[in-house]
Amino acid sequence: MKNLAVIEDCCPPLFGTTLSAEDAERMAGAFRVVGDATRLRMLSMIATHPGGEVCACELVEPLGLSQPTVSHHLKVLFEAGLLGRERRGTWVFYRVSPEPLEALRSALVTTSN
Amino acid sequence: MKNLAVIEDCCPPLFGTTLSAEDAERMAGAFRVVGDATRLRMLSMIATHPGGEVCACELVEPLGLSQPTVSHHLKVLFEAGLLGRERRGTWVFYRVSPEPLEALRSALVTTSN
DNA sequence: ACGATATATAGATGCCTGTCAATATGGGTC
DNA sequence: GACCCATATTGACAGGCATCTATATATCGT
Repeated sequence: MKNLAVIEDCCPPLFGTTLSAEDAERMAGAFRVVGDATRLRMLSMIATHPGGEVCACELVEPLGLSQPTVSHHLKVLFEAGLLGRERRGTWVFYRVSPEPLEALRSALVTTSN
Repeated sequence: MKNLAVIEDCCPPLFGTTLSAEDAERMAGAFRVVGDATRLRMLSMIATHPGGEVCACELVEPLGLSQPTVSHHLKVLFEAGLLGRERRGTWVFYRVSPEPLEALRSALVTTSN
């Protein structure tokens, strides 16, 4: 993805002051990461999985997509900071990092204070 | 935009249960609406404007885009429910609707309860 | 070292969407 | 009605991205 934002340091509140073009682009990039149904399903599947982590191989079949496509989306999520990654033997396990999601939430706060 | 979600009734919490493909697509559509820098700048400009509303004509020049492009984005935001619209004479005034943004925020809640 | 399995990368393809110029529509004034 | 202005729509085009197949890389057993 182009202009992939590392979400952690992306997101001043939308309504604090008028967003600069650069801030807007960074923030938009962050929302684009969660603007894909497959990636949302992945996040949901990983977060609700017992133990909070999932092997990449366990995602391919339930998603009904090819292994490279799944790998691609995992990479996007990982590089955005939304997923943590740990290799154990041949397998790679992913888990959700809550902080960047909270950063996204705070960017959408509408109350003016 | 394809699969434009009306944000209000789009967004079950990501981490409640595993998202269905349909819910995921609806939710992704909602996030795609705010996954564009121009639209984010528009929201920000409208929300921070004195009086909380802005005439469409006031957006064209500061955004540096053509009038049809601005009109297009206003339509996307309006149809998603993020903007309210009121015609006064020749002019159309837009203001931000906070509720759908709150709905988006709640979809990203990570705490499990 | 070799084979088997899991994961990642490369390259190609098709759809989606942001943008514009041109035009249409709507509302006000004379 | 005729004209003017703001806004919306249409049609075209280009770039981005999700997806696939094919291939490469990594790790573990034997």
